[in-house]
Amino acid sequence: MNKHPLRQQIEEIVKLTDDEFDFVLQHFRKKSFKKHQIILHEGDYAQFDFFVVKGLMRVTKLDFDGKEHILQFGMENWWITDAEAFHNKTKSTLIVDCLENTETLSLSLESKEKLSRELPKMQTFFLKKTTNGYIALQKRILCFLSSNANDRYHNLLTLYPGLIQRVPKAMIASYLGVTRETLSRLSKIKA
Amino acid sequence: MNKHPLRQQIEEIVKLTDDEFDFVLQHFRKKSFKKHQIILHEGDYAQFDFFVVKGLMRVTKLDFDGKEHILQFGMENWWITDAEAFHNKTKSTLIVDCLENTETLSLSLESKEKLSRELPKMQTFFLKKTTNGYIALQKRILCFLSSNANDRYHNLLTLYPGLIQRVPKAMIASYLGVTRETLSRLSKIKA
DNA sequence: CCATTTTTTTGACAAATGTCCTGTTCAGCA
DNA sequence: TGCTGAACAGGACATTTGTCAAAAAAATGG
Repeated sequence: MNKHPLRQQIEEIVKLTDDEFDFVLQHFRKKSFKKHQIILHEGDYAQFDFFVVKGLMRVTKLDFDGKEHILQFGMENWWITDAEAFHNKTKSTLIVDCLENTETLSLSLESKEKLSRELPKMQTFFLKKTTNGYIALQKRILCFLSSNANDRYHNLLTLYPGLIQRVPKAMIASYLGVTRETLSRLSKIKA
Repeated sequence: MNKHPLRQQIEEIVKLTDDEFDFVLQHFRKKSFKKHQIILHEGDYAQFDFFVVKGLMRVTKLDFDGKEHILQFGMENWWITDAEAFHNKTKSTLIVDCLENTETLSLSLESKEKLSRELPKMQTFFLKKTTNGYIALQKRILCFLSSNANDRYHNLLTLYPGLIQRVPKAMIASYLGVTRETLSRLSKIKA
């Protein structure tokens, strides 16, 4: 009997009874999307934080020049949204779309706050997840500070070995902050 | 009658009674450090998260080549520590030291968790602060993805206008991920 | 105030990366 | 089946940034 992936993630941090998890799950709504579908447009309000059950999404920033920069991928068990727009109820400056058909559980800010209030364990969970996310971003920044494109690429390979098979290299390049031409050259030059 | 800077920061997010703030403050310990003093060495456990009352600290990563990369500055009202080592009780991979004589309020992980448990408002505060920190790091990453050294520099100037007066430019360069020579050349080439 | 150290700037050159372009392969689709 | 566009590799050259060396400027300590 397999536990729900969301429950599994929560219980890595706080334990829940069956009733408690039912209560938690009531605050989510299932949403499915198709490949290429845009979930959040620039300028829209970010109504939901998405827990990815199956599939692959990404968060993109559109440049002044129209270039797109990938801030984040979201595979299974990742949370994905425009964090600033979602938490501050402001219009999104980012775009969220699907690279594959994707099933999610969506959580509104109101539901998140209600959950945090009525089941304090869940606030503990959100705090721990956010802290871990903060630490992960610090590491990514450190990577920008201390590594060249080649090292950043190989760091990414070991960090998310599954990603490269599911995502075009041009997007990997975008996530790494280099052009696809540069990434293409790295692949062969050096292991 | 001026409020305590820590209270002021907390009350931007959750309101506290005088008694509650007294209770909060009991969990902190005043610690003062001198310029150049190292607060957290690589390999040490990060016992505390520091709220900077007065002064200036920084968090540094030491390279394999011995080069240092500045991950974060911490001025007045900032929180500073090795987040990963602090929250996971692991040995620090970063160094925290003082660029000026600095007064802090230190909070241990045990105190932070006790406070979160006994005064849920404080957990709400910590969650909001961490979320804001996460958003700030996302923006810094976006800056690395989409901007060259010159734009990153001017972005930093507008973001923390006070910083440049208090910190040698070589350290600003380190924070931006460029050499001091490159930064020096930018300053004049372009506004 | 001077002496010393730290910080900043500058130049010449090397290395990394970006830009523009072409050609090839391959998957998806009419 | 053949067409089309996406993905990828590669060349030629421009631009940005790094490296090393040295001088100039500013800060610090006695």
